[in-house]
Amino acid sequence: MTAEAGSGGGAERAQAVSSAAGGVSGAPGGAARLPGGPSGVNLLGLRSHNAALVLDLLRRAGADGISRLELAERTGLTPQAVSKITARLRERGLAAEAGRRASTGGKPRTVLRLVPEAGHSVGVHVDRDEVRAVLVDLNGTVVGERLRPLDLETAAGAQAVVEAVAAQAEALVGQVLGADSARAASAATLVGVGVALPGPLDHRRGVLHRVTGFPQWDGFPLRDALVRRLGVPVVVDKDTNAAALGLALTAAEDGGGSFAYVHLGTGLGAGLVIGGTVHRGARTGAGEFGHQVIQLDGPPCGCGDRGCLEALCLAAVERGDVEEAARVLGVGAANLVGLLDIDRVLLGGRTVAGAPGVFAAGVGERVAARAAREGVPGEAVPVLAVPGGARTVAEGAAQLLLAPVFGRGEG
Amino acid sequence: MTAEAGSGGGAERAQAVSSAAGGVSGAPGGAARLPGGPSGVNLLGLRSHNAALVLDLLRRAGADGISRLELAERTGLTPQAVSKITARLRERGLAAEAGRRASTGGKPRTVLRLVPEAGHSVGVHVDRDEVRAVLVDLNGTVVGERLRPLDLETAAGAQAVVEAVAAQAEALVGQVLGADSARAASAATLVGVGVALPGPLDHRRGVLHRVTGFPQWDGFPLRDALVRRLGVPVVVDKDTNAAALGLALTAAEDGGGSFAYVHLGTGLGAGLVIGGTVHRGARTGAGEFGHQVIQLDGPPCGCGDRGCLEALCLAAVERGDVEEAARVLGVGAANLVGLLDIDRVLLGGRTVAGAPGVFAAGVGERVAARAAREGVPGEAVPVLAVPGGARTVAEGAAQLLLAPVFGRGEG
DNA sequence: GCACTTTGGCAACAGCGTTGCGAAAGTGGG
DNA sequence: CCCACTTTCGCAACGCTGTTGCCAAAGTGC
Repeated sequence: MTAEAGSGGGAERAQAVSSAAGGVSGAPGGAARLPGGPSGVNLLGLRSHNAALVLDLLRRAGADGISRLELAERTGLTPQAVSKITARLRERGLAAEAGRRASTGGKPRTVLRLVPEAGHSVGVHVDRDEVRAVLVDLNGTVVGERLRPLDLETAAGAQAVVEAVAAQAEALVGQVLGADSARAASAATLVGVGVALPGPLDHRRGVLHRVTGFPQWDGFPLRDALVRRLGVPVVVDKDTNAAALGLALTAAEDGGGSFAYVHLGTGLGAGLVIGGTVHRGARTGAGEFGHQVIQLDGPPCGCGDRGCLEALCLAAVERGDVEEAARVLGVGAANLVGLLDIDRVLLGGRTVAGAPGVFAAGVGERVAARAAREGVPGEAVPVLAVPGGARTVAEGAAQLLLAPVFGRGEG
Repeated sequence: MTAEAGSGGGAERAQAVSSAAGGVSGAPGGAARLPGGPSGVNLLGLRSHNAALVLDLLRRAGADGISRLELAERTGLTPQAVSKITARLRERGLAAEAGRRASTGGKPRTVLRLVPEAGHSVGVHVDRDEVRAVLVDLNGTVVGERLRPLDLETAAGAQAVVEAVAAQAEALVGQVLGADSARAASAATLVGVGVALPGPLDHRRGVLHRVTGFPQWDGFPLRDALVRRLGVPVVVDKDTNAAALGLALTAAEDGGGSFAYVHLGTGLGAGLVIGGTVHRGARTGAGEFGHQVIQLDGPPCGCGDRGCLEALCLAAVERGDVEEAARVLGVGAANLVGLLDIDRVLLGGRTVAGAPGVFAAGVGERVAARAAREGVPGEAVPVLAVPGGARTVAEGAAQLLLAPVFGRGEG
């Protein structure tokens, strides 16, 4: 499928991927981004921006492809500029011509499409009882998968988990890309490895915080450990953020969409997508949806507060009262919609998957009621339960590396 | 964006202001921005972006000024690029040299500063009982003010209010800038007029929604009416958003800051600033903080729901129990901080101004408690009561027009 | 007074998207 | 069939961006 390390074309293509948007984990192309303020843009940055924009449109067009003139309309650039940009992308193997459209009286438009095999990314989902790794191409299509059990509670410390994640990633890269190490695959088309796991963490520095019940994880520099071990770029994020990113990059979403992904499983959390990128906040701790207090002086929660959404919701689920759980969740979702004025609410997680209709209806009712009270009733925010296969988080984790290629990084 | 066909330096300067960031209410410089996706950038857009960035740094430097090399460090651009950019800004009258710093062994740095008089903006605050208009310069300094009573309840319809606002704006421009009409002032240095008023509205289209108790306002196209009447760019926004924007542009805030401005007066609302720009959401309705439900099946609220933050908070104020009001507000603020992971919480409004210490302490306690539960205790989010003079909203309304000049528009 | 450091502009340059124009590749009427 | 017309799209020239190389200006310190 793809050239091994050492063969010229492959290496060039991999370079093309990682530099298309100015690199994955460093400073964006051209001018350095300093903390404390937005950065200036020079010609390299401008080229990266436009190239990433075109790549994103190509990705969203999917198998249908998209013509140069359509790209020009969507970007606001001139057709000639699009021709130059797409020529560069084709030269790097990221785009290719794929047939032509029907003529409308003149020369028919040539259809361009993304070359999915030009880049790959590994996504690893570290859950409480298993580690799932997927290898996806630039389209986000899963081309390889591995699953192994791992009990976080009995795992012998952080280093053992690092080793498990690294081994999974390397085995996956080896069996699918035919490279004998991640480092070698990196010379080919591997962009990097994304890791998603539950609980609070510092996405920017790649350091874990205190996962409930696992004090030994607090402060562990997971990203740096994996970078040393694997030799490829690594990004770490919360599972809810990864899932939200994965949903944000599906073809159904347009570039500027905003939504909340609410995950109800063993816990309750949310990933916020605003303007097409994941909102992580000042300390990358945003999305703590489970401990929103919605009942003053309510029942105590494990976190030490009272009346948390998570406590109320999980208690209702425990009692078997799914309707009440949905109603409670709906109050929280309505609060969120009112505060942020997002486009839609997506529900996921094991508990939701058990009764998707009930949750979608119950939450939707509360959200619609709020919309009717204070806005135009016709414009109610839709509430949908996402199919939520078991791979959702792992696929989103892989997108952590691909998103910057398409200009969706670090919104 | 109507610079009249006039001659002279004034007209040139006004043009310089409004084009520095690609215009106020139209497409940004260079390439058209289409709905449904981010836009491509060309050289005009690149120049606008960098010029706006430098202007923003000049503005934030205030009276101290800032040297070219410091601008280069902060933007990531080369010193030579900064020299070119500042030369253009000086040519347009927007920047000027202002002394030099002490030498550090070589040629001393030349200090640059913003020329405040190069641009002006009118901000109008339409409150329930009065209309306050201020004229500010590029620094945001108030250089003129007018106040007149206006009872919204007895005002003879929307058109009468339009006339009142327009008359206030024109009188203010006349008495301070010496122009006999806003149209003429537009040919000089007037960037436009910003209007802030309570209640839900569509910021993007400039149309009012149903203000509680004023059905005749629903659907009224206030912005277009004012544009026709005044002949200058007009922006309409909620009072809380205007106040938040004003706070976001004070020198204390750096460019990428994020905070929530919580306003407690006759009602309860919030303005969200994320990444230095006001977050307005998909339908520009974000910030509906007052009707966050924090008590399931709580006391009924005027909006039709139960247990709203506003109902609980105002009831406590009514009872004279300020401590309880602060506690309730703190629950809502803590929810907000957890969800969005913002840098700080700012409290304002008449009720807060009555007991700033109590509110800051009460809210701060709840926010700190949450931070201690789930994060690093030392990094608690600060909660501050802003001085909150009566002009806060009007000044912020004026910034609605100035923000785009400094690259803070339509985040 | 001289060596040195630092600032900042002039000139040449590479590279961006844009404009002008022509070749390529279709459709549709005679 | 041929020809006029439309539409797509690339080559070449262009204007403008930020960058690089270089040097004058303006200080400090021995």
